[in-house]
Amino acid sequence: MSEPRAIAVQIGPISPAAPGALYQQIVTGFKREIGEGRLAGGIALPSFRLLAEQLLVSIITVRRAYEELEREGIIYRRQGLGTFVAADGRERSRAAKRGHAEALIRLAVQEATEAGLSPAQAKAFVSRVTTETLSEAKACKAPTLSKSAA
Amino acid sequence: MSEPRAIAVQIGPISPAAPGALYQQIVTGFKREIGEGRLAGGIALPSFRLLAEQLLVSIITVRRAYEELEREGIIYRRQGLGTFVAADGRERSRAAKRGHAEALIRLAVQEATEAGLSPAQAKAFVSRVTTETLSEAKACKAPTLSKSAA
DNA sequence: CCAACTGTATATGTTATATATACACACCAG
DNA sequence: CTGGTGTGTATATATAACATATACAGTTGG
Repeated sequence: MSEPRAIAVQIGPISPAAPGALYQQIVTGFKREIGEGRLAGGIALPSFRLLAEQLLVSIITVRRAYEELEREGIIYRRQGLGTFVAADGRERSRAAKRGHAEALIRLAVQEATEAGLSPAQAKAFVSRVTTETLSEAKACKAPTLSKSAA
Repeated sequence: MSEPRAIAVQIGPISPAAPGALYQQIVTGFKREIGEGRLAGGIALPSFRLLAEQLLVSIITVRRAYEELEREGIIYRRQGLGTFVAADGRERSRAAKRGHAEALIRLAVQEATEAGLSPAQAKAFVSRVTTETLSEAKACKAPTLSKSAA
């Protein structure tokens, strides 16, 4: 008997037009799924071929993404067996997201300062955009109450 | 008589190791200098060859950067004459910085949310990092009181 | 053992970046 | 007006990251 195997469609959408490399989009998607607990430790990720087929990318691109996730300790690979979420994958994924978020904020503050905003103005600007983004995100999840296919 | 010509050394440091393409680093540097008013409208930017020599990059890389800045309406080029800061270069530069900052914040908030933070926690996290960054930036400018060469 | 899955490795094409070199335009000294 | 020296401009070339196809190697279960 083996671990349950995750479905892949939740990772998308992956697109060459989207910002960032294809493999990076896959990495980001899995960090989200693992970080939010939808892929628990021990769960097997989709195989290279399956995910490649579903996302319309090559096997090597999937491999590249999995390599990156393994380098960060979020998943591990076993030849002939498959690829699995690490026991502490969720924590590591969340830590990576937090670190990334912090770096982005620091950049944003620097940009705001260089845009001519005073420290107080910069703080207000960041606060306003943050609140806006949070309320928009909430709005996107609320209307999902209509009946959908099982 | 011609417009004064700006010096280049303030743009750096430019490095292949730094994040982003070389030409992009140059773009960012000029947006900062123009946005903060140190390069006013009408001022001539350094020539391709001079800047290339000072930054240890090729002429084409400088050209690439200037093309990008012209596309955003921050500077304009005149063959045989030189490259100049646009009349509204400062405003456009600041607007670009603000837009960039806003995009970064939205990304950061999304990452923070996917890291498992609640909206309230995300807001607190953003606020804390913002304050930290601002105080660090202030600390870097204060100690510049020692005597320096004229 | 063999078939059918897994992940792995090598060679190749495409694109973005960075470069060197040669060219065209504008000003100014003579 | 003519040439020199400074501008920006254009073409062809090297390098690195990204993405791909194809062939290889390990694991499992009939």
